[in-house]
Amino acid sequence: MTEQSGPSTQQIVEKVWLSIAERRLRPGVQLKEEQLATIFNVSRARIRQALTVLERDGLVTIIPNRGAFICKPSVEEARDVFFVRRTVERCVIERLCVSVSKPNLRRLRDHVAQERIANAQDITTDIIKLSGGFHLLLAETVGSDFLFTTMRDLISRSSLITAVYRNTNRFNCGPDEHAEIVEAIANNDAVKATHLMAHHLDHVESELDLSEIRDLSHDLRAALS
Amino acid sequence: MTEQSGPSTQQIVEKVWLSIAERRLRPGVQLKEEQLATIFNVSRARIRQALTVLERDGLVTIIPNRGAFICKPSVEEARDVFFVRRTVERCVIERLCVSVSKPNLRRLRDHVAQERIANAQDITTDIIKLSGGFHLLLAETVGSDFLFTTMRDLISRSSLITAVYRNTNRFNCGPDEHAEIVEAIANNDAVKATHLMAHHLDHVESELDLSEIRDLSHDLRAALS
DNA sequence: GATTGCAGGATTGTAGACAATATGATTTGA
DNA sequence: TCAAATCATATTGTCTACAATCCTGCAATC
Repeated sequence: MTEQSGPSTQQIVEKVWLSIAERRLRPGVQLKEEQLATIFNVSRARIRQALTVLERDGLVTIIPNRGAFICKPSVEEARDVFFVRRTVERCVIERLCVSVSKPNLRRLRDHVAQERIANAQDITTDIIKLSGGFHLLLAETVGSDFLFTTMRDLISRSSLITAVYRNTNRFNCGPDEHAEIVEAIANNDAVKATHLMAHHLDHVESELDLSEIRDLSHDLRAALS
Repeated sequence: MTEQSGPSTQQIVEKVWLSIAERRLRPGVQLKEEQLATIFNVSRARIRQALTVLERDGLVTIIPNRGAFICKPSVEEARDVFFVRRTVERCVIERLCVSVSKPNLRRLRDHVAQERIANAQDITTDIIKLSGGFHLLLAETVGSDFLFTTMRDLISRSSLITAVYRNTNRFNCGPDEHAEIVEAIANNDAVKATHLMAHHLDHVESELDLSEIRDLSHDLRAALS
């Protein structure tokens, strides 16, 4: 009788986010509210909350009276996101190199270590989460709420862009380049750190195939399982 | 019988936003859903939508099972917002100086002209809207969606900060400094334009009184009328 | 006298039902 | 045969009622 109240809004968001990043949900697919409500075993109200969050993160577009669709970022939008990332991440690095506490340095190194483990064991889900999580952790370490939320928005959009335009099967936002950046920060070497980050972003962007989007699958239930 | 369906979500958001900017709603005040629903003559559902938007804009904090409260930005948060604004607005200016179209230049000059009118007639509501709107228009003119939304978030937070910490009664984000910036952009003088913007932001921030927050009034209905 | 426990009231969170709107197929006319 | 209008279906938008949670005031007890 006492039905489990189902996943929270945040859990739904993460599930959809991951499904998009893993390419199980393709751009252009409509996320119908009742369908999602059935899949997640929650009411439509909670689904609508999750969809508004996903819209804010730039992963879906909500068209009034039409519904929510997974975004198809254009090539221009993709380049724009990376352009802004260069500016913002540079700002983050510069502030970190001025002063980074020992505990924060430890957190960064621990994170890179986790990335190495996920890569070694080839667990795609963890690789995706941790890869974006590194950049997010950098922003969090700065201590600026605004930079953190901005980076969060950038990362979620980058994940979608990578899912759409990535050419290879490997995720090249690997732990090695991250590790170098952390060590440059540890040495308070702002020049080196910013160069490494710029190179890292160039590298990630260069892996993208900026041709047209392929078509989409419709098996919602399987993609979200 | 056919009750007018009341203001839209966006209209509610703008009304609350303006009430905060005009200091008729003080930080810490709880925005009770039913109360707002009565005032705006809409259902609680729409109020909840508006509150989530206001939370995203950084104007209210929603505590689960507790309610929505107008944010009290700390001095650190205030300085942080202005720090990020320096970076982002500089980025905006640099991109604009590289290439700004004639129609966009015209829009900027028109906007400044409107600011002059509002200032001459001393219409506080318009002054507040247009003052932030100038910076928003700059970002929009760049053509980057992400920069635009980022600037939007920064401006709304700045409005709250200004409302809380502003010392004088005049709004010093006046049209004169804006006009100078536009002309520097028109001349593609990136160095001058970025300097003017930096000075402008210094000016705005210097007008803030970073002492403690005074206490708050509770007259919701009067504040929102 | 201070603290803890316990109702009573108020507020938010959720679900389900109904209304409004858009889509797509079908039919009708030129 | 094609175009335009119409109706049926499906989906979203909104409202109302109910459930869960939290704060407030009071009283009892140590």
